[in-house]
Amino acid sequence: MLAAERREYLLDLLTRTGKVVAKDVAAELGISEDSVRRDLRDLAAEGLCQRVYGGALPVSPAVVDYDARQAVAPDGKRKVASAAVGLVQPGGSLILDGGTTALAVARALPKGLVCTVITHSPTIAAALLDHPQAELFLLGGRVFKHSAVTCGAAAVEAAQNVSADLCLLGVTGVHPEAGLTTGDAEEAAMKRALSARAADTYILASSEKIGTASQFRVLPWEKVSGLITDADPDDTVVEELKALGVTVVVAG
Amino acid sequence: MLAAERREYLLDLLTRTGKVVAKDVAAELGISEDSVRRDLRDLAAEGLCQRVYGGALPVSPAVVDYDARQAVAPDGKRKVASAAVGLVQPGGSLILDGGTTALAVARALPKGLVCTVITHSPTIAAALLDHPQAELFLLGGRVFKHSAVTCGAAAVEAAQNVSADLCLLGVTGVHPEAGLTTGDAEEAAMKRALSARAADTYILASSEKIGTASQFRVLPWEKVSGLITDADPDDTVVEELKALGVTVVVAG
DNA sequence: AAGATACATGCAGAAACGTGCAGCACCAGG
DNA sequence: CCTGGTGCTGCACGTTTCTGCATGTATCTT
Repeated sequence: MLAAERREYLLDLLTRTGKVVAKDVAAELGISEDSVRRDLRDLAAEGLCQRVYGGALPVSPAVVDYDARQAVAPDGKRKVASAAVGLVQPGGSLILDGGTTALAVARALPKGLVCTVITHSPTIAAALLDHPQAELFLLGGRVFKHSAVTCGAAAVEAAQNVSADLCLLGVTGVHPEAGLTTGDAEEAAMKRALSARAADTYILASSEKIGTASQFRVLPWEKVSGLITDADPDDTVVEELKALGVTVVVAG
Repeated sequence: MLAAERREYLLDLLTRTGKVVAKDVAAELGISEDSVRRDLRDLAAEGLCQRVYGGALPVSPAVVDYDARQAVAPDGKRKVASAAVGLVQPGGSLILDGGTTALAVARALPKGLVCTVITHSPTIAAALLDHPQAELFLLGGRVFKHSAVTCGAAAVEAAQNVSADLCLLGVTGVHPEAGLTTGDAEEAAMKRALSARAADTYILASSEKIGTASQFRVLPWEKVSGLITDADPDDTVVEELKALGVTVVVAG
């Protein structure tokens, strides 16, 4: 690995996860902590990061340019997103839903990760254009503007021709009894179609979704492999879900 | 191996893998590291790569393609775009190509215009999300990152299921003899497929494209209804085109 | 307050670098 | 056919840069 490449990696990690821990990076890249510290020191000297004890943080959010700020997802979604990214295997394939949480996942996906991403969201596709290693497949169909995804017969049909290891779905409601729900019937059907094409389906749900329900059922709990959330693991509703046998991936 | 050939190889490696390690390339090609370093130094001097200790990296990590072109000749493209919008009938249907000129068309489309837009570009689709009156249909397929559109068998097949009154195509070269050309064979095929599904096909070509030719032919002049350009109507090349019977729509 | 952890600094070996030089192929003109 | 010029390549040399380790210091945690 080139020195300059390493610095790129650090900056990327910084924007994706919001922090860098020197020790972890050293272990991950198989280099000494001294090198990581030296890099961080240099980056800090150029004003590209803020050095702190144990690693580094992004320069204060007020300094980054407008577009970048536009892009920062709420903290909860970012946590969920980075936990979700951990489920993606190098070389694997991923069906990625639309919506803001899924968009956070797309942004959190390491640029160097070799994988195939299948999506029905033009927004997600646009966000992944600068991921050179990600093969990208777009499911066509009538665009449902409210949530910026393709829906309807053509989209469902297109979905029948793909399959993947993993499907990450966003929903608007996560409830022990009502199951996983969303606000539109077409959208719910599309999510079901996507889920059916993957070996495993995980639900992306930032904490504010937990315990709420919307009008249309997407999937019953039996059909999902797990729930990824930043909610407190000791939360009453989360405990209920666990009691139902739902695998809960805690995003911290 | 020729020197120029070697440089091609380096640039290719750079876009494919995102980096070049001098030592590795030297070993792989059986030449000295000095030669590799010399090549990299030259390429860096031309702004084609960024020299770093141990090898080289792309100028600005992989994003150069689309974003950079975004800024080229915005004025000409805007003129072409607004002339193109004039061809769209209320209640009509439009097949819109990808690329920056087409993006300008999408942006220039009146928000209140009732119409159906069919596109194979996630970027265009994203830009039209805030047009409440525009019905939007996205053609799915493998996403070709360089130009941010879907291409290949699936995309062509999807195109077979739609039809429209008008097709607006962007190209990279407009030449009296070479015809309409673009830099990628897949893309050219996709453009042909789109054009075949519309009653009329117009070409979007800002002035800097006029008189140039790229590697792959999209369409011969007989298949297009007209050319929309901001180039001077008295320009030699434009006169030649008119002499060939091409309808030229002057934007400006 | 004490142990653990992270840090800066100096140092030495390794790797990469630039430069000058010589060998070689190729070409043009005599 | 020869000769001088030109451009590319690999090698040798001295220099610069990087990296990991050791040391002593600063900072955090309990």
